[in-house]
Amino acid sequence: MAGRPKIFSEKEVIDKAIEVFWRVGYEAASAEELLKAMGIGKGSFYLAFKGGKRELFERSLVQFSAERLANLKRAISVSDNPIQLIKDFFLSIADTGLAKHMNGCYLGNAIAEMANIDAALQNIAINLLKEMEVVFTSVIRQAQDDQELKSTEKPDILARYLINLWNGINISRRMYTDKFMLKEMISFQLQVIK
Amino acid sequence: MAGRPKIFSEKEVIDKAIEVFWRVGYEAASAEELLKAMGIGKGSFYLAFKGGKRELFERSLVQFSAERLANLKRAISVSDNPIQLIKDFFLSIADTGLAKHMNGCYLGNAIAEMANIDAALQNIAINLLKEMEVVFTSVIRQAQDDQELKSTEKPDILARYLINLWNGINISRRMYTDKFMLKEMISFQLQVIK
DNA sequence: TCAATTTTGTACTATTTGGTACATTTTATT
DNA sequence: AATAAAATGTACCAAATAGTACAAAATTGA
Repeated sequence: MAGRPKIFSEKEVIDKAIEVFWRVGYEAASAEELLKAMGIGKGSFYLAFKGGKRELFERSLVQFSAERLANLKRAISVSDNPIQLIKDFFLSIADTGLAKHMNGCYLGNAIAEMANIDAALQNIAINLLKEMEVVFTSVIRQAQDDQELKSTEKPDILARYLINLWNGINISRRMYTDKFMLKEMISFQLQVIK
Repeated sequence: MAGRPKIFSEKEVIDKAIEVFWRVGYEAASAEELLKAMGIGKGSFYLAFKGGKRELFERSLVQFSAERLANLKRAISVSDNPIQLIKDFFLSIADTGLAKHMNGCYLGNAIAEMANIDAALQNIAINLLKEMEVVFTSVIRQAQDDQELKSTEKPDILARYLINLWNGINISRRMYTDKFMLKEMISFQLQVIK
């Protein structure tokens, strides 16, 4: 043990890499751009990420979704109206800026880009997004149990509806950047969850 | 005039190129793979497509959507129930094979991949997909005029709902490849168009 | 038939790619 | 202070990249 200490935190440099991958995608992200954004040299990088760019991307998918999912679960756990929280979560997409619109969903982008390129990586992204579906399912089931939801539709159907809405919005928001139009579209879709 | 004749049809080689771009995306499609699929050499290619890979992709977007859109319009024009035709159009997605699921939407993929990479190319894809929205809008408006639609929601809202459904499904179908589940999801979403 | 025109195939090139090798630096332990 | 361990920075590399140059081939029209 002992030895020269790392000058960087792996978590932090992965966050920097996420910014690049999210913006341009996996293939278009060059090692040069990634290293520059991460602020470390090749020696350090290939020591910490033996699998190179692919390992970096894989770990970025996991770290990204773990963080977001934890935030969502925390917000739900302290909310007195989790259904409304989820609705607001969707509606708030309309209020973000153009850059965010263009980035879309980190996992959805990976699911699209990795299809027919790297099935293992695609599967990781798929399973991470399905974790969001699980959260939706349980919130919906709970709300139905508490008779706070009119819809008697099965929770898993409604949850997949929300996932499909999520996937759609993250493409559509790149077509329709008008805030008002986006909000109108999202709230129209959310009428199903009533 | 005169001169040695082309041994290929530009339309046909673009169709071959579409197969490659659709499967792996723009960045991941190498010139080598494209030329092999198109069945022509570099000399012929760079003479016919002076803009190289980028021009090929741009023309492929236009050719692809022109063809699909013409098919859709023709089917609508000869249908005695255009709304049902559109519903079936969506539902039939569930019946396609795994490879088709993985490919997603040619335009949607371009909208996602070209964001922050090539705004001009992305815009072309966006405007082509909006042509589909225009078709949906007019079919819905006509159906409302004919009182064949219960919903009194504005046609453009409903059309954008369908575009968002389309965008969503083309990501979701890569997550949920089960035919039954997909059909269930799509028909649930189509209840809005009633 | 021959000249003009256009396409084709191949050889080549300059650049960029992700990745490796390794000497140097920096630390903890003894 | 010496040594072992680990991280770093740089120089390097082989492969793949998109694209170009150009001579040869195939056609039409004079």
